[in-house]
Amino acid sequence: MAVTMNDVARAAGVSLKTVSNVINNYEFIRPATKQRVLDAIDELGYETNLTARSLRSGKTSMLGLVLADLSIPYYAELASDIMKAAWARGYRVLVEQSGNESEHEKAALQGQFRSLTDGLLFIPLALDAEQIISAAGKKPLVLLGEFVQDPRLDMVLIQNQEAAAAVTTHLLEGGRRRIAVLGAHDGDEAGSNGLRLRGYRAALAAAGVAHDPALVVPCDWRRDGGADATARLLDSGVEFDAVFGLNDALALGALHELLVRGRKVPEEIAVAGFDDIDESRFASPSLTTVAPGRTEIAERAVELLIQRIESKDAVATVEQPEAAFELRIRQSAP
Amino acid sequence: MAVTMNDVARAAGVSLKTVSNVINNYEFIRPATKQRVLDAIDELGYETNLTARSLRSGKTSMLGLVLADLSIPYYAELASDIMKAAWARGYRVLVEQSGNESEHEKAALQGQFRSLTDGLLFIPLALDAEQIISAAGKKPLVLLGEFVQDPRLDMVLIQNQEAAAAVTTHLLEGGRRRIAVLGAHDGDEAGSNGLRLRGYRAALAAAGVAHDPALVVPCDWRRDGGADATARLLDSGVEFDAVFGLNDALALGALHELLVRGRKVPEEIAVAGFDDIDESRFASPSLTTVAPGRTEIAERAVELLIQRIESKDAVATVEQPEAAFELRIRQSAP
DNA sequence: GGCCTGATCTGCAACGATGTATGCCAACAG
DNA sequence: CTGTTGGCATACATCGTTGCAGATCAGGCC
Repeated sequence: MAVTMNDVARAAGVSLKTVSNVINNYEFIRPATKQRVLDAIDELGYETNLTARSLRSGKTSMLGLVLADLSIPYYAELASDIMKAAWARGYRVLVEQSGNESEHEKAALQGQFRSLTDGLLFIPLALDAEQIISAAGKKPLVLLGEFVQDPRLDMVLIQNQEAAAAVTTHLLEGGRRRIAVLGAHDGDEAGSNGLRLRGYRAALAAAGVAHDPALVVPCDWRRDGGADATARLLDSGVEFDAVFGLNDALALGALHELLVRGRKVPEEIAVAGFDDIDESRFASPSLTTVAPGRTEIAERAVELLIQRIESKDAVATVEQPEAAFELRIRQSAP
Repeated sequence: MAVTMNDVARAAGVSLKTVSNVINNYEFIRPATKQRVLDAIDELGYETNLTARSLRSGKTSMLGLVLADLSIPYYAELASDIMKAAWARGYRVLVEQSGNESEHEKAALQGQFRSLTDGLLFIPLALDAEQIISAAGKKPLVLLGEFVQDPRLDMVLIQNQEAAAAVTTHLLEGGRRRIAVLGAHDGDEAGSNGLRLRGYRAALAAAGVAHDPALVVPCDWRRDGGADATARLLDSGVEFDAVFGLNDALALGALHELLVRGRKVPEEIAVAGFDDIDESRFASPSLTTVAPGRTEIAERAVELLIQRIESKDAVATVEQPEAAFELRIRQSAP
């Protein structure tokens, strides 16, 4: 059926191994021989069978990427960047959607899927560090998204706390004093939610503004979560003059709900988010948010994972690089 | 290093082939033997080496998906649906981003990448039918997105023309008479742009409204394309009371630009799109658009491709199923 | 008892590539 | 003229799995 090296070898009148050598750029091959082989490859339309190569070499040149769902813009954009970074380094990416369910996440960590990849990029949402460590195999693993934080695991960090503080400070400087937070429970300490909440509270404290737990509204990190939470907040009668969505989806949902209810943004209520997804630039009004350094995150994560894959020495100290953030001030909170 | 069938066989005291038989659910195995093998698998933590299986069986159980970029919401959402559909049928999806460049698209069709997949789902943007046919190998191929249409190729169609006509008719019924179209040249005949434009013109004709070429503005199918085109339109002084973006990104970009310029939507100018991406529901005002049946498209495409992969008979008549659309009337054009 | 049938299990070869070891030959030194 | 070196090519084993073709054995039947 398919053309194999053997066919090429026969056509070129050389041994199979010589064809292999040509393909792998082995140094000592007579130009004439090489040309003959290349011609034969061209003529027969030979293509390397990557499956066979993988079996022989033990490497697949594929990275696994486990995330909740590509329909979530931040993940889609991150996935896009990750794929570009991986591609540039000669790796492909096999995406697996966990749907934010621990069973799926566990399956992705352990499952057969893994034997197809040389290593895994994982954005955990449902599993905690213990579970990840016990479920993970021996293959390289780099975490993203920091719902999980643990000194034993390689991961790429973002400046959740500092960035959230920067957003909050910006809102405070705009004269806002009653800043609602969407997407956390008031007690949250860990994970992106906890860290961002902590940044928020730190900024309030620094400005000498009292923290009101009633302004912290837990909800799903999705557009409708943000919309619902905002609706509840409005209905509850709690006063607020700004909304900080712990991610852009929440902020955009909030923005939508506020406008539907006839509130003026930013005049009455300012809105800010976190993630700087593309959509936020084109919202109306455009959304003030934090760019967490998505491209840098993708680059670092891919680089770190590939380094782990390609380095021989099994024992390496854990690395946790941190990406730089940037505040993007737009219309929703000028 | 890794545990192989051989290790399991030794541990269970059976032949390697029996282990293989157990794993593949071969019928005639004594329950006791089966149990012993399963226990050994469990104990040793054996996992099938999918690479070896692929080499032996000639199947990878992976589908390739070639699209421009995951950061484009419609593609991300479609990819998500495709992955779910494929997953449900025991296939994984390997995504390749073409960046809308013909070289990349060609490479994806021909490249080594292909040897990793059993078949390809392809959303062509740069290549035409001729190029696709000549570049494609022998592996099953199903097209999506219909920038290309050709009776020789399997593809999943959407009702571009009918849906665009429905949108236009809706705008006309809302009393609009000067409907600008973003994302096409007035002469376009083929592709999504041409078909949608044709639907637009058909609806105008049916309502007895004259077509003004000045209202048709070509631009990139992206948010900033829509924003720029709208800006140009406004600056040119051409009168219009509605904007039909040939996809949602264009419409959202237009919406943004209109609001920035202080135009009231929908009072002064109505806006409608095409795709029904998630974002459109939460835009402010929410966007009237057409849902092209994304989930159905994904399901059909995956099903068709897998059918091609698994059917023995090479010669099958070309199939071009068509997904049903639905008009979603929201605030931007009530 | 010998033969047949069907359940159960086994061994060998093969998928297509690459690593290792080695062979061959020309050129060159002694 | 022989021995050595180094460029170039080859044969063979191997990666982990599955298809194919048996081998083995118990029970049923004449």
